[in-house]
Amino acid sequence: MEQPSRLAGTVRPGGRTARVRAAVLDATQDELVERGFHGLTMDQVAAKAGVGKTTVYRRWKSTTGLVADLMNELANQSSPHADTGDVEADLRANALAVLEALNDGRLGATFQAVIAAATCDEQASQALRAFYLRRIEEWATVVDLAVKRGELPAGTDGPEVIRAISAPLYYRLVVTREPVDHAVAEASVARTLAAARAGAFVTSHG
Amino acid sequence: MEQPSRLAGTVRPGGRTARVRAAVLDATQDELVERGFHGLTMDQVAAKAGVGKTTVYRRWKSTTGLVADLMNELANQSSPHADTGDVEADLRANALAVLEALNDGRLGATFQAVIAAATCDEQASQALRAFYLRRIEEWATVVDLAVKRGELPAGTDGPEVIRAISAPLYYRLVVTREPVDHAVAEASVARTLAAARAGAFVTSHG
DNA sequence: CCCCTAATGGGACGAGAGTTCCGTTAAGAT
DNA sequence: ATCTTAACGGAACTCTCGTCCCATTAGGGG
Repeated sequence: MEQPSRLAGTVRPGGRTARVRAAVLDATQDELVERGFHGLTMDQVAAKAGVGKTTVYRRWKSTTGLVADLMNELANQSSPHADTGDVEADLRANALAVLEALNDGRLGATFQAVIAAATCDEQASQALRAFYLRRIEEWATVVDLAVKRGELPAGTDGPEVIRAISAPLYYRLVVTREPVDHAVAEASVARTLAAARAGAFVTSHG
Repeated sequence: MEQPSRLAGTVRPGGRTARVRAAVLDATQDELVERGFHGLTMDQVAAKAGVGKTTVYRRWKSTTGLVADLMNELANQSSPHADTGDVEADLRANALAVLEALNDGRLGATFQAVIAAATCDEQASQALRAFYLRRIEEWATVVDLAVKRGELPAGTDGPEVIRAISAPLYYRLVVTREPVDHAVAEASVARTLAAARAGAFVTSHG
């Protein structure tokens, strides 16, 4: 009579349920690579995953639910920050990691799909924000260490520096739709570092 | 027997055809504000525009065609660059113009829709690229003038400076989904300018 | 002013997405 | 090992989207 208070798939997270989830999310990524978010359908995902489409609708509700869950899955795979003892090398490592992710067929397609889904779905939007805030926080550490070593001015805003590294890459990928290559990544590192050394990332207020 | 070599609506661009196009693009923007690109349907657009749905399908083919045409329409509305005689003021004017556009209900929704459409449609992708390359080129002039006045190092890459101003705003809007406010715009100007003055935007090769 | 035809619009049609019902399977507790 | 029931899967159904056909309307040249 009463609806279960928890979502389907959370009470018995054992073997079959986990296998189904893995198969569905995997099929979702395949479909995103082939057709993009706009061409993603619950039917096709179910077929490719070898799963009943009833199950997909029951557990994920909609295509935006699929990509949001996919993003949450990726968020759990941590990417630890570099620590070479040199800010420039650390920031370059970050830029190259982002570059590689964006140019990877599967990951790049997934990011673009979630970005597209987030423009009109709150669940996907939250998944996206959570993913990046976590990554930014993790990598901001390299800036704090650089400040401690005296490489950057005291009060330099770590998360903002990390955002500044990524921003030009994503801007080209998703807004101006220009190629995102090694040179773009290097330039971003050089410019961000120049600004940081000049104190442009120091939080002004007390 | 033979298909007309031009698209429908291009042979008689007179009164009715123009009225239909205006009504359809207007309805498209309304729908984008309300439902986002993912919720955009040809049917709804036709209904809201007070136009037969056959007409919408014939002239625009698909929802991505609608947003691509909308973007091309916006591209024709030029936004001339500022010229205050001071780079910082000029770049700030640019940042504030972008900020205002992104936070405007209709324009902001339209940009996000075209960005979403471009992730899986070549036509929308090209419309987006054309729009921004034109704007970037237009505003790059303020950097060239600044170089002539001696405010920035010779060889500073104008288009890259303009991209650097916008990138953090779009990055927050569309990737990390954080608020885009006045402070973000100001910070972007300050950081870009610091890097530019340090020569980080000088094209290195001969 | 009249004619030609580009362009529009209504309605019927087929395909595919999304929903519901109910029988079947297997996780996990005893 | 057995039992309970969470979770899955097949199949029928509905509804909306996208396409097609043909009658009607209105540019724009003569």
